Amino acid sequence: MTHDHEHEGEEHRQALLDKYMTERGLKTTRQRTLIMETFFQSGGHQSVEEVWARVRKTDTRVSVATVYRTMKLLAESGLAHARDFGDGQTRYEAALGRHHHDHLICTNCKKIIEFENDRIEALQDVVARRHGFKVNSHKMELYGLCRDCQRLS
Amino acid sequence: MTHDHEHEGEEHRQALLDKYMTERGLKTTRQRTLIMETFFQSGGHQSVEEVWARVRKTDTRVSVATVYRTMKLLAESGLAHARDFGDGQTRYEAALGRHHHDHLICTNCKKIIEFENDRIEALQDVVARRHGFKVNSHKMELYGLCRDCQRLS
DNA sequence: CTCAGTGCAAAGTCTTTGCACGATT
DNA sequence: AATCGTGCAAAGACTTTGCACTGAG
Repeated sequence: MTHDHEHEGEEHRQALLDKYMTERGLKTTRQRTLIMETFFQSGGHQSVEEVWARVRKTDTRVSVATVYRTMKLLAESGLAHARDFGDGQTRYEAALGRHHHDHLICTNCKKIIEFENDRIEALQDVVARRHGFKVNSHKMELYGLCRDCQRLS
Repeated sequence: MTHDHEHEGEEHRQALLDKYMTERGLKTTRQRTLIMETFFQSGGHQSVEEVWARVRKTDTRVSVATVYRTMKLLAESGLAHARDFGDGQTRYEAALGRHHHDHLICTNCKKIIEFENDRIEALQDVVARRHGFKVNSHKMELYGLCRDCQRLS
């Protein structure tokens, strides 16, 4: 159930990014390259602080501000999704070569499990249509205890 | 499509609240009473600032800090739900006498429409079970354009 | 009378921004 | 050379908290 296509989009990603940046006259800098590589290599749902921490292992001089700016850029370009799991910080997730999915979040150990369910997506469309809505995106999060944490409590 | 049972729980609410407060030695103050009444009379998804603004029409001396503290109390007692629609502030919604529901959010005019869908809820349970999760709560938000805003754009 | 609640301002988080300097195109 | 990007620190937005005073039980 892992996403085998997670890596196949690497050149595609680079191409899209190049296009996006050229189109708006953005520049490829040492910092941006490092931040993006770090982010895409790590996977998961990363906060800016987390990305920054990893980036600093390679280059201490990069500032948080730049990480904030670069992650926002990735989100705007569509290469990453910004998520808010209610813990007070924005988390980013790689976007390309992945199906849309939602999240199961363990309120105890903070583990995040991803899942896809086409039938739910279909029903969402039905609901939206019923209300005359044109849905662009959605989020669905189920909060509870994962298997391991149920056992312990 | 309005919720007729929205008002029937008023004494029930008071009873629950009294119980909750007595149990933990909390005191009934002028401010708390005013804040709660204001909140429950207004309905919708209110931010602390909004509640505060309304409260101040009656009593200018109430501080935001107290509204923050009181809304948190309401959420902890189960009389209100804290929601985060990604606009950077927590919004509160009356909880009692209402079915669980989810939200359609217009990204243009910020209108929020509530809906219920039992089939989606059922499918969520299936997904959770499949992953060994015991779900306590969930949220689902569909973002897009409402009928009116589609027409205008 | 005692302990919880309140107001106020200060402090905390996370995030954005203004500005002078530095780097890319 | 012309712009865009970066670092830094300051500023913002929202929320919490320490403290002395007030008030409910």
